[in-house]
Amino acid sequence: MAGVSIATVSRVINEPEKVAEATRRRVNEAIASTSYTTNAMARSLRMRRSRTILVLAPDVGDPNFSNILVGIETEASKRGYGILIGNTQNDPTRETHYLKFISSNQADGLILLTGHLPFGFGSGENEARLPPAVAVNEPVPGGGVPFVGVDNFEAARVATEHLLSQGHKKIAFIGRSASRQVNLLREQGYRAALKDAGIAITPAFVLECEGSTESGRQAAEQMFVRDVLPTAFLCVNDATALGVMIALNARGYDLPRQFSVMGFDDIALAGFLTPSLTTMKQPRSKIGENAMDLLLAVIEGRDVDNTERLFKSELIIRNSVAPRSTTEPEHPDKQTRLGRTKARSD
Amino acid sequence: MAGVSIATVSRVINEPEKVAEATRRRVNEAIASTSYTTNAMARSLRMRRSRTILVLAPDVGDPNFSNILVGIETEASKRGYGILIGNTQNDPTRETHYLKFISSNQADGLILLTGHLPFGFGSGENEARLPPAVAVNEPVPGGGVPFVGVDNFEAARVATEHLLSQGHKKIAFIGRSASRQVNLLREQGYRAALKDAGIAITPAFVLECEGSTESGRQAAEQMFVRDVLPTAFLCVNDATALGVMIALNARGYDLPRQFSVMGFDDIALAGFLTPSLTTMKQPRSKIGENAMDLLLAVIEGRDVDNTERLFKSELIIRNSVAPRSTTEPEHPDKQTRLGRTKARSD
DNA sequence: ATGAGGGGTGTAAAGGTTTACATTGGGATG
DNA sequence: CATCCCAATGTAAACCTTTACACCCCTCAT
Repeated sequence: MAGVSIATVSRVINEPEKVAEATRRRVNEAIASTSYTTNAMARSLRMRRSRTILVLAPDVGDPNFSNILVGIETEASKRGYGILIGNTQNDPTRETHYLKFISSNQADGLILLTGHLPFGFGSGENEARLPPAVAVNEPVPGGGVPFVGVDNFEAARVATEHLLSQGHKKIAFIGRSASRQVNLLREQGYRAALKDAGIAITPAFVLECEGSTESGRQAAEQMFVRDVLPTAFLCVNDATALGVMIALNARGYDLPRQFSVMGFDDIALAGFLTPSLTTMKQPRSKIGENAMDLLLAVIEGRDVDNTERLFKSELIIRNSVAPRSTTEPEHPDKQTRLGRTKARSD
Repeated sequence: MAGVSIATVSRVINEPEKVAEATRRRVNEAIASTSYTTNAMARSLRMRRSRTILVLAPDVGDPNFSNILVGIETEASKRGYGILIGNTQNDPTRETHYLKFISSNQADGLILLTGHLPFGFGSGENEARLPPAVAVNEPVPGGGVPFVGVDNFEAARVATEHLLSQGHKKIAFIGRSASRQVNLLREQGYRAALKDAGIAITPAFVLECEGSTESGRQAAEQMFVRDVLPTAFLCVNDATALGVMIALNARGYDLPRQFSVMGFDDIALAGFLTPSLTTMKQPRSKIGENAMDLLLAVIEGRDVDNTERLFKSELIIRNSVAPRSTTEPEHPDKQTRLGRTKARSD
């Protein structure tokens, strides 16, 4: 020690104003010369908090997540917190594994991008031990967990209205799912918009699909075994829209002349597709930042007025939606179905 | 305590075989009934290691990184480690911020996807304090840091040979960069392949480009102010290839009939482009797992025989490369340049 | 019967902070 | 000049483990 007690050093670091100018300088010099750095473990042990937040996502690579993560990380970093990103792959083992981080005091809070409480919670006695948590992107059903995200109902309504405004009346919704909240809300928005426009829902136009590219492709294929075709596809997200476009391209249709396709989320790739994808943009960084802000408010015990923060999606008009052509696309002769990749090399 | 001392509890948890059957059972029951969980902070403090690894990436959202991260995370999890993902955005402030995690003992090791030592290291006196580290994807120039990744030189050579095998002789390389190791190695592989084939390098065919979609687009545009055009484009990565394809599409060319384009990395999107992209696939999960394995070997003091682990890239043949057409594409009349998005809606 | 050895368990120190409380000393106030 | 107060600093406990060491007692060998 350079002339002073250990307690004073601690004070210099944490509450410099409480220590006399002269000593403060001496201590700081000593710190610099020894390149001392405070041991975060010891501090956490004493303070009983780690200034670390655990973020649980089913897939860090999901293009819709990355910018949310950046937002989360930005805000955390600004407030002196670090984030721990856990990749659960929806695997219960992994989820419980990550929970140990929480219960062993290595994280002060939890941000859930998974759409559900980590496996092991929500079932009776343990429930009380859920740490401060915030759900992002997809609300968690259990209740009690604040949500930050986009107003999916409203966004889907806006999207549907855009298609209606282009003259489309036969609009399919690709992405029904009983389990996924996001899908559900977007479907409801779709239904509401159609209802307001006085258009009855055609049950055959609402297709099951969990949200991957492949599932979108399959859903679109399935559409063609039906008798009547829509003129526009509203997809639950951009990945699904891509799948639908792949299916339509493979069948040799000219987009957007024969079919309009609309996505959701505005992932980075959306602008680069052919045709570029009209979609609803999520303010991802903003969502991430707000989630972290809300979580920190909960952790620090500040009273949080609202239990959810909803943001508006922005309609991004590109080239995948065109006015309804006057001539209805005719139902294809099933013989002419082409291989997916072959179709485009001619 | 349920009838036993605190030391025994610790032993039950860490070395159960050292404690008598009967007591062990009693302790375990007590643990279960109190839902006790060991405090990782205290343990780390005592053990002087945290079983946490810091992963520094310039951008978590980069499609080439996500699966590497999954691999890293899988292996870490399997070995009882957690990972902390730091998103640096190449921002020195952020990098130093994350370094505090290391120097304050919150992480035992470092995985660098950034291609350089964190800001503040490598410059004199601090250097010695670099924790166990492994570089992934892109080697770090300082030396001394083991590298895990793909053999970029060899992969670029294979890619170039594929284009040569399709009859292409005028092959452009989009992605020269003085600062990026990856770009450099791939360029060298390209040059080596051409040399082996007895083809002289046309300097005008080697274009500067750091690796983003936009920079790829610009590089391709730049090509058209030259007098002589290549018949194939070898791009330093898939994002660049996408940019090149956008530029070529915008000019109204028919791919791959008039130009072949080849990418690198095989990002998820590659198969979905039009035409789908021929590229070199990286064994990403494998790379991630190996990086973590190597790092843990270093941390645990096992002797590591090799200072780098290189993996082979796999050639993925899709539709963006075609045999060289017998008729050379003619240099475009500059008047006919079309807007990027307009070009395709006709 | 005595001693040695060893398995099973307890004791206590150490790890690096933070912070309530005690202590010191000097300036202001009466 | 005596008091009091307050600012500045020191003391020590607490946070929760792990682990070297000590201890006990039982068994087995001599």
